[in-house]
Amino acid sequence: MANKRERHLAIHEIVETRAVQSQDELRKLLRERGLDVTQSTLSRDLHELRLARIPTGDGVRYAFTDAAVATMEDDRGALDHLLPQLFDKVDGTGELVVLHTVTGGAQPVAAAIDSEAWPDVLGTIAGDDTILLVCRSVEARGRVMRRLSSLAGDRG
Amino acid sequence: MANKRERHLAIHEIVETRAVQSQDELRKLLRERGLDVTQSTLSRDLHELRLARIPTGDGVRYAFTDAAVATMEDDRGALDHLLPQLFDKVDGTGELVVLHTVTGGAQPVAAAIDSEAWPDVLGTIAGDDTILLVCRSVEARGRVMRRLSSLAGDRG
DNA sequence: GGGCGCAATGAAAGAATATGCATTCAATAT
DNA sequence: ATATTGAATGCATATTCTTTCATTGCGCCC
Repeated sequence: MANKRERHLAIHEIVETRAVQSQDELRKLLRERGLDVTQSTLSRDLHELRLARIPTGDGVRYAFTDAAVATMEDDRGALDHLLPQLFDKVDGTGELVVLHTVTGGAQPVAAAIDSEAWPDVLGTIAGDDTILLVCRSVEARGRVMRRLSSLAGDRG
Repeated sequence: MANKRERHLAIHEIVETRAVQSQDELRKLLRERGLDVTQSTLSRDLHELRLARIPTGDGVRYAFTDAAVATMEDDRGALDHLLPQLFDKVDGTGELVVLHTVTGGAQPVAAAIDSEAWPDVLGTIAGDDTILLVCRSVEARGRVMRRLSSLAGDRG
């Protein structure tokens, strides 16, 4: 009843190094290491470890999914909270807006803008402290810049 | 036998907006949209779309996974394989195309486009789910967008 | 038109996974 | 020391998913 932790570690390791296709296969691999449990237990283990059976070009395999899960469950920060904190300055030309943020701020801000899906914005691409926004038109760019400035607290 | 593509699109959309917990549940949701197929078909669809049933804190749900995207990359960077799976929508202005993909899809798709070296495309910049393509001219942009739409299966 | 080949699909059989219930063990309370 | 509680687990079974096999609709070629 005791070595659950050890087993979880082993599962972690096994799944990272080979394409495990079923719980029974995993069971055999664990047995080679002296860890002998039933499939039921593995089903529970895999759930606890958030390992998923994902389809591949040929067959399936178990793998980690943290990123995907976390992303979907996260509440994105609202732009009007993020911008005032992270905003540095904004500028633009043609249909393009270049928005500067503090270091590390570009990704969350861009994500927030994306999630609001402004009709004037075709898309955003964010680096570390800079976001490029592609607008639908030059006029749209004007609107977007004004809106960003206003959300940020009228500075840039 | 015809609306497989439409169904795939719908599945994509449904799975991205709600926590689908089983193929039967998905089946019901699809039926509400007038798409009536058996669970067998959905099993195949989900595999083709590389959607996985991933465990969460409470229960399970179907979703895209980074790992699934990674797996697809192994299947060779062929654009005509990647795009139908990862494509979300495409838009453009001036000489710029903004291509949206599912989360995590931008990098592989951009790499595939790069590797095909289209003469109309000066270059690409990819974030996580958005790609900016800089085209040689406005006309070139039209051609590029049409080509992308067609490769993706005529949707966006 | 008729025969072929092939993708898409459903129904049912077959796998794989999840789970309800009982048991065991260890820690803790009485 | 004994009872109590709760986590970990196995067993049997329920649930869910995958696959096989047969069928159907379509396009192609002669």
